[in-house]
Amino acid sequence: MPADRRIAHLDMDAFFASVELLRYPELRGQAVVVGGGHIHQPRQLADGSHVFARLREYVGRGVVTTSTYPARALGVFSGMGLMKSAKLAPEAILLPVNFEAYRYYSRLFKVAVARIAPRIEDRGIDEIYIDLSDHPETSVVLARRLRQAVLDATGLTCSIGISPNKLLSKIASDLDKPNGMTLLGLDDIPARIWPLPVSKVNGIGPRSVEKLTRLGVSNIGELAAMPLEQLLVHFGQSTGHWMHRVARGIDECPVVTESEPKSISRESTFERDLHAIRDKLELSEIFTSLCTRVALDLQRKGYACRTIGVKLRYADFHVVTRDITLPVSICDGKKIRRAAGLCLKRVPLTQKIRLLGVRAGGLLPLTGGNADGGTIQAELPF
DNA sequence: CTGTCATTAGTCAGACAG
DNA sequence: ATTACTGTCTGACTAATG
Repeated sequence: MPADRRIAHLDMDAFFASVELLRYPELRGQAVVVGGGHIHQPRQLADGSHVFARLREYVGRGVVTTSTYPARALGVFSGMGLMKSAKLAPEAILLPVNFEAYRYYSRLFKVAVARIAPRIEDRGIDEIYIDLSDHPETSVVLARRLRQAVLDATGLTCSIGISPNKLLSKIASDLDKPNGMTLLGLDDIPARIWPLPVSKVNGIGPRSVEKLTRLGVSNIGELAAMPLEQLLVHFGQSTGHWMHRVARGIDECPVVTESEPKSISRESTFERDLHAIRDKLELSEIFTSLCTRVALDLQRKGYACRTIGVKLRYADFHVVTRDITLPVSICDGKKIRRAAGLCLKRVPLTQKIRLLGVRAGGLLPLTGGNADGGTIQAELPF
């Protein structure tokens, strides 16, 4: 590994919503929200035009998965309940999530990047890190080439940050969005990084922000000014040392180009809260179906598991999990159902339930089997 | 024989991210 | 009638082992 690393972070702009705009170009410029549970596809009329659902018509428990920039301007962001967002933007268009299509465009943009720079770390469906250390071209040239390649392959824009490490590149890609690029060096840290809120650091979420705020820390510069001892007292050895380093822009984490999954899970929120006894049959069917789906996922990806766990979310949003590690690995639905049933016996059932989940951990690759890893060919999304 | 220490595995909750 | 789903990581605690 070279001493002077050059790492890019590439992030697709409003990815799910932008893919939907490829399919429905007439919605460009409008407030559009992607999300919800069981939403109907837009109805197509004889003249080829579409009838779209409006946010105000929505009834249910779904959340916003992504929104277009005009919708964000109205205060509608990812993770917000759809019932709540309907109050802010009743006339916004509501589209169902179409994961097939997103996976298709995800493959397209990653392949396009890989032809230019093959050392890629997958960070989910819409973003990647790229190790550019061994490339002779300047960062500006590389960033332009990458963005053009992604646009040519998908018709979609992305934003790129390039810096000596993943931490800074992730922050950088967000600084000029959408369709932007930001190059940062270590000497830019005081001027460009320290004024930013601590929440811009990947790994500092709402809870840590709240805790830091109470300690009088709101931006990254203030975090850098905190004595190490203070951070260790309030956040523990591991997190304390980590915060001390990230505030200085220090991050040696490598770009990881391959990794094995650690767990496979399925969960589902019910349309209404279910009672453990009164809705026993309904719950039992959902439970079995979750176990079956986990078993299918395991087979499809070529793994067996030794740990099975269940997850419940009660009506008051309180979550409990129980798991069990078996002496031997399993992979079929019947055995998963049996093990998950044992876990379920250990959870309190005094309250109504809104979510049930089943998880398989302790994964072991089934060598020699059809560890295909899923479909390689890109099927058409629409 | 008893107490202590280190290490590991297992379990559970919670934070975080995309 | 506000709050999805999938996955990773870490801290705290317990039990087992030597």
